[in-house]
Amino acid sequence: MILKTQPLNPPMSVRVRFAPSPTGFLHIGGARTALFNWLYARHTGGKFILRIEDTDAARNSQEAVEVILSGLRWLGLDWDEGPITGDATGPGKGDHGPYFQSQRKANYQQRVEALLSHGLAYEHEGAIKFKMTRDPITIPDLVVGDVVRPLTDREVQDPDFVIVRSDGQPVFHLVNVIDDLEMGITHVIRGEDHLSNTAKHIALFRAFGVPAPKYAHIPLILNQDGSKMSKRDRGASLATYTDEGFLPEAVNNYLCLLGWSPKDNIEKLSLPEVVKRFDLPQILRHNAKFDFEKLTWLQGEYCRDLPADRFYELAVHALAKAGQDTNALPVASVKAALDTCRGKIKTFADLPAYAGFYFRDEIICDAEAAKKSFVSENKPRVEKLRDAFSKLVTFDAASIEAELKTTATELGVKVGVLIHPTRLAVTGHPNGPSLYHLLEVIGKEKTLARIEKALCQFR
RNA sequence: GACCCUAUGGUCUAGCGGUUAGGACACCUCCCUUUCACGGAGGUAGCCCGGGUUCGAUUCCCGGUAGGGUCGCCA
Repeated sequence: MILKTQPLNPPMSVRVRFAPSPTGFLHIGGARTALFNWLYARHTGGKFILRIEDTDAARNSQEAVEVILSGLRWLGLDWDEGPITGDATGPGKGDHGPYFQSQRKANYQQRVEALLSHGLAYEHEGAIKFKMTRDPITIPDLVVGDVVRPLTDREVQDPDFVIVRSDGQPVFHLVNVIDDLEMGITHVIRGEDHLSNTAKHIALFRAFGVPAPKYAHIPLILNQDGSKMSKRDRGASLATYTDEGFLPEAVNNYLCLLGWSPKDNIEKLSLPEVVKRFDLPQILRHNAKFDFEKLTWLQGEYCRDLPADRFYELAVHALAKAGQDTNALPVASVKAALDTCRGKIKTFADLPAYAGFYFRDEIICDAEAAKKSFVSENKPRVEKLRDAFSKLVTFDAASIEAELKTTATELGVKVGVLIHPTRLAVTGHPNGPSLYHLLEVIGKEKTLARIEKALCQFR
């Protein structure tokens, strides 16, 4: 019989961090890095820590930090330790703070003194350089495997690197390592662009006499053409998605599918579902190109599933943002109008164009469609439909449908012959919500007025 | 220039020596239908190249090529 044995030491509890530099925007790749860190923390029951790398005082601001905080909050990636506001001197949560590098100067100074006094660093023309090993360093990586990183030809010329600038400012490699060390970070999950630099970090950890954390370098997100996504590229900023009416669940879901796979042919899965399945070793090693089309598809999926109240809320917000006032109409009418759009639009940014005809009286008909629908032979047909509608006592979808079909039969034409010009007259567009239902919402009076007005445009 | 990582349809991916190479997005066709969207049924399209190893390579090894990354007193 095999005895079940307890491990000698309980597994140490996972502490991961997302350490962005406040540049004024949250890169979509950064968002995914944050997401993967968060997923790993939640999967393992560990802690997710947010640390702000604001060492470059010149280009950092409280606003820039807020962009990151609000971006993470929008995605629903809550952190267990870190800042509460963008104020570097403000309150934070967690007992490993401060969580702004700008507030950790003393820590760095102390560590540099230690390095200096042990002869592991030295002053050089006012700056302080770290004595880097000349030997290749093996980076054990949970995603990539063991990576042996020898010095490059340029590094061989001068292997030591600056850790404190001549103006007294410590540089990234130093502070990053010190913070990870002092914050007890167990796993560093970050973009693959840091892989080569990791040798420096490991050397620093050795100098401080502590084991380095485990590393997991995740592949990068590239543009469609394979180039690196930089600030200017479409979709590079998380703001693109918040501004264009995307749902955080869609963005999260899509981001999960870049470099990670649930492996059983499902594409759509919730974050809690991913938390259950997520792990580091199964992360892919190759970069992924960002596919806006697939994100949009997922967005459509989530949008269709939205509960009514959330749909109304987001819809009204999107309309207001586009300058369309929904307050002029009774709440019930607004809801009725929006109900005809549910399941039809993919992003809320589409809504103002799709449903705008409900909220303004000026209808400008699509010229292309008018050429097809507003033709002379249709004029008497639409006139007959107008007359039939005007006699309707109950102007609801069922009655409208019945009346339109009756009229079509009397005219000996297919319903589409009446539907297309009517839709165009009332909405201005060749497509949109169900005609019968949208007419009910618009109401008899406005419907007739719009048809009347369109009749003048027939030729 | 040196070093590191990577390589399955246009895109995201499953696959871990023997498969008709599976799924999703996109695209095309048809069906449903008041348009669009949804849904349903089909379809086009893939293992970067060359050597090995093996009875047998998409899968393992080496080389090449291509893409990405790093070598800063940026982060």
